[in-house]
Amino acid sequence: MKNEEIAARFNEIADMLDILGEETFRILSYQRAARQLESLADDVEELVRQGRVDQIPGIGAALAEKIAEYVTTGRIAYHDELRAKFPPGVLDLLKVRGLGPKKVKILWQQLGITDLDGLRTAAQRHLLQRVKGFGEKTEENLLRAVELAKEGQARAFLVDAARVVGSIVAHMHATKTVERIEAAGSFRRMRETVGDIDILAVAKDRGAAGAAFVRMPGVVETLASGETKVVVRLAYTDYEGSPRTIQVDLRILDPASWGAGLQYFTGSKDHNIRVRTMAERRGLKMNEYGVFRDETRIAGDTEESMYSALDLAWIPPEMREDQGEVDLAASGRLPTLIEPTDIRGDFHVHTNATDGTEPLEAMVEAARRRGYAYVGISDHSVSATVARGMTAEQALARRDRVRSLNRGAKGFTVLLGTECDILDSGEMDYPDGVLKELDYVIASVHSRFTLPRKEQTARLVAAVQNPHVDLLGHPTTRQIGWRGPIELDLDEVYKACAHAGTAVEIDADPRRMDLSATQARAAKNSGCTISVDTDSHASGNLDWMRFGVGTARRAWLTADDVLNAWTLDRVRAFFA
DNA sequence: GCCGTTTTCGGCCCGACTGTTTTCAGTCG
Repeated sequence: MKNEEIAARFNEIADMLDILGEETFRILSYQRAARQLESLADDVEELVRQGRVDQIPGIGAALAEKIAEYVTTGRIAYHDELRAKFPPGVLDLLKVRGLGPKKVKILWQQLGITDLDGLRTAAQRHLLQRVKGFGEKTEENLLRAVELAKEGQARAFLVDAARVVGSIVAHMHATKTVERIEAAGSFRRMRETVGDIDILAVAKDRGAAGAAFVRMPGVVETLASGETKVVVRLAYTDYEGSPRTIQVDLRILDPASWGAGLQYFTGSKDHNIRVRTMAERRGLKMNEYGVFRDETRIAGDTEESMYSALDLAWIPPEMREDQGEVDLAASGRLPTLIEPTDIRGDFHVHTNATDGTEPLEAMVEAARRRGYAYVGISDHSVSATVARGMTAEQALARRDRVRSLNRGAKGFTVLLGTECDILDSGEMDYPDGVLKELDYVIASVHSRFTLPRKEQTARLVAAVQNPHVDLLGHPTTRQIGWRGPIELDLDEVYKACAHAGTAVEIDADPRRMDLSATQARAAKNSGCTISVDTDSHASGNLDWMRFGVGTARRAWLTADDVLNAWTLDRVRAFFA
């Protein structure tokens, strides 16, 4: 899909126009269009073919034309034109905290600074202070910020953000400085990665709460500290053990504005614009303090009151992306999203027979303790050599072990499956005679990631059409921050899956989250059943289910759309 | 740039905070 490529170009155009001092609203239009493209479930190329690009909210004639231009020629002339005016590296300066378009323009045109290294050198030599608007403090701050920008400011995995949020909430409660505290922002919307963490709190003594916040263990820098807003950078260790930092904003609210603040700071930006526009049409004013008719606050203490003041049903945070959810809320047609408690099992679980760390019995017991009705064991097949894949004989030899586990257990069932490699041309790594002896089969790509789009698509379509294959594992194989998705016509794959009765997976491994929410929504729209699995390699990984369900909710899935929310009988019928 | 059941022109969100000012611009979200 070219959606993201075009979005990246629109964002770059916006940055360049910003530095050139163009009109703000024109810049905002490019940024809004970019966000729309990023969260669009449809393939923009397809929309161009159908002549429907300008139906995307925020995209009018001019941007539609640029999108069509990119789809047909692979370039946007306007983008090239602007690029020619900028030395490479200038746009990187915008990524430095504290530098916006105005200051970047000054640095570039008055001091000839065109990249991060140049900025660092100039700051070290105290050249910046010679320019109006730059002082000693700014120079110091920029020196620190430039290092962060060079590191590339990776977004946090959702699972790590959850742990950080947990520790902040616990710390603030322990200091007894807050009466109420909750995380908002993209974390609450369950985005797969989180850029910063927004914490909202109610406190009688705001100063005390702010002081407790900046004294939190792990705070490496205080970026702002005011009456209602305190910002810090916090060190943490990610789930793979690497040290990282993340910005955390604390906002202190009045109880009367709690719901308004929660609504406002949960976002998304485009969702809020949509809702606020509705309010304006009704002669109401909506902001982070409430909904107001003239000077009178008519809503604000709860989020429900904010939506209901506009005759809207409360919208789950995961849906707030301006993808049509406001219209559904207005007409009372919001879907009943799947809940974590709807999940009855997990089909993607590894053991120490291949690359997991714990024996089959331990993984089964961990799943049972979670209250599941069933668990599927899916170790690697023989060709997955790095994962110490099992031979067909080894895979089948475990049937007795599983039978004896099932004999003793009431109300809990172990299914014996496989995560079977998809070989070069779409054939499976085990012979059909072996696959049919197993309860179910996940087909996954673990090799030949660089095949051309056409061949890769044909390979996956062939695999999902195999009558023994029940589930397509981590369909795009992307790993966030490491490896992009394979080249693939996903729509073709969804169609094949829907037709063959093969489910597609949301793999909740924090690095994978594959399918993504937008992809899973497209898969559902193509008629696919979705399975939300953890790809666990240790019993603790089973906790990732919560985040897979978050992505499923962002994809607007209901319990009926999700294979592992079904009863065992219905699952068995699907696998049969 | 986009958008329209008050408008095809004239709107489009704005408050908090910092740093450098000498009354406020720039950045951020």
